[in-house]
Amino acid sequence: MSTVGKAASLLELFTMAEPEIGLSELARRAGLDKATARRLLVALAAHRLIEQEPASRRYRLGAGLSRLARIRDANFPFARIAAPVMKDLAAATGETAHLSEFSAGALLTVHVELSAKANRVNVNAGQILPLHGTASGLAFLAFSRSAVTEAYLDKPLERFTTHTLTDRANLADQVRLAAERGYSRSAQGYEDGVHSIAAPILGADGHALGALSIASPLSRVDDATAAVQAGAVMAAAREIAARLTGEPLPAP
Amino acid sequence: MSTVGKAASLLELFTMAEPEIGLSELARRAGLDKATARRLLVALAAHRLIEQEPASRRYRLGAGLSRLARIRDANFPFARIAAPVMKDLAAATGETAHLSEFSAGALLTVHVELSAKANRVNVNAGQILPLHGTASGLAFLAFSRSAVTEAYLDKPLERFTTHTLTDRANLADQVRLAAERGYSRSAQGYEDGVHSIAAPILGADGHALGALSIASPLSRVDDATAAVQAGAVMAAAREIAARLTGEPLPAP
DNA sequence: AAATAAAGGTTCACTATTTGAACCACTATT
DNA sequence: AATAGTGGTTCAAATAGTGAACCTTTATTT
Repeated sequence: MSTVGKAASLLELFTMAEPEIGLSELARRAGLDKATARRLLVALAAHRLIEQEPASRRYRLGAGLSRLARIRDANFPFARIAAPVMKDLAAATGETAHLSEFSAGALLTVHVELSAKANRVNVNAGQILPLHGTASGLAFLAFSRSAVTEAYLDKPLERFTTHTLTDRANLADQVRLAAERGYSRSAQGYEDGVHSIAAPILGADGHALGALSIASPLSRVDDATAAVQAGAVMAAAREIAARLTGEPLPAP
Repeated sequence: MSTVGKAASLLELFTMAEPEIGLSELARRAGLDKATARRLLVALAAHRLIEQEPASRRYRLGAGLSRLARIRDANFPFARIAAPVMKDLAAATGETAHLSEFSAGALLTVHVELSAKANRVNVNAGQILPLHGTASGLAFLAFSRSAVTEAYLDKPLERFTTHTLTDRANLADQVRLAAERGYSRSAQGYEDGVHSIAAPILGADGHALGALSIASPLSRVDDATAAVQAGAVMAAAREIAARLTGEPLPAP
């Protein structure tokens, strides 16, 4: 492994549960010699990626990481990180993929990858989606903090089509089902002739930040294609979440 | 320079203004060969510290940084980072140093380093300080967002001693003076017999997160010692801010 | 449409950086 | 006072890093 890789591995040893670690322990866990580990730590410390508690001499993650993360987070929002994954999803399913972010009580569409087919569902970036009546909304509600979900369920629910879920009990059932399955399904709840399957995008705390959805003309979807779409949309949503929150890569 | 140092230097080339950079440009600015720069970038990317935009092939900071910064920020609050600097400050001035953080409209004392002298000012961690009437509060107001400062000035101001500033115009003058000087001074505004000099702790956006203060028995302070304390408290406050926000170290 | 200049990326002989066993100095148990 | 654990240092040996020269692609200029 490269020296840089070893140094990065040292950083990855720190966790929420164990945010300070001594030299010997670090070397042992990283599988490095103590001298090597120390040299790497000193190099990292010179750039504030690591700092050492003066009293205990233990090491911890440095303030430089906060600074760099600020730069990243300010410049690479949701939509930009998700776009390449969504392009693949739209290509693989042949249908329109759209991503939405929770904001002020509703979902805001932040990115769309249109299907290549002539007969397709069109969604515009910037469009506001209600939490009931869209698959995206159901997926989001199913993985929100329960306080948020319940507050929403208690409000009156507007009807958009003859299929819109406006009954609290029915909606709660659908939310429960989505929470169980990991994805939601909705047909014509917001617009006639449109079928959608959606999965939540989960933040670092396990709650939904938004949702990813595949929208198809109703005529093109049966239960078998819906199952395929559900698998694809969940995998893509997990991938986007991983790219956002930076879960460490599985060992090679 | 060590390989790890070179890799860290690459990370430091990314800024708010320029969050994506191409390979040649990175190599040029870091003073590295293109082949070397790329090898380092690939190693960093393997740990999500860097990622590459598939379309433009330009590089940017990776999601792993967000994750590591979350771990750090969750575990090392203000008080812990500031403690060593405050210990030095208390030792150098011979007076009690206390640190406060803005929270819910007032300053909350989060750490105290007591003077070694028998005759000293005692402050307790957890103590709530009003924004008017303490040097810490003045320093904080002087470097808050103007909306916050003005909202506070418009509220009625409680009197604690005969010296408390309760007049809006007087208080506004003191705040303006503190903003000019970079530090604030207050005698007996909150407790009789206590003199304080404070400086703001500035966050990454340039606004105050809290304040650092030196409190002395009034009898021990004249203008000359106050000037010395002002210099020391401003330097310490800057040092704490740097340790919190991770400004890059000056080149060696 | 051909020519130029810049980009990203790759190769491989050379060499400088990294490595780790053995070493202190110190502290807490036994 | 003996033992076993820290954190930290040294230097000959070995490995990992380097960079000039190369290729391919893309954008700009003539």
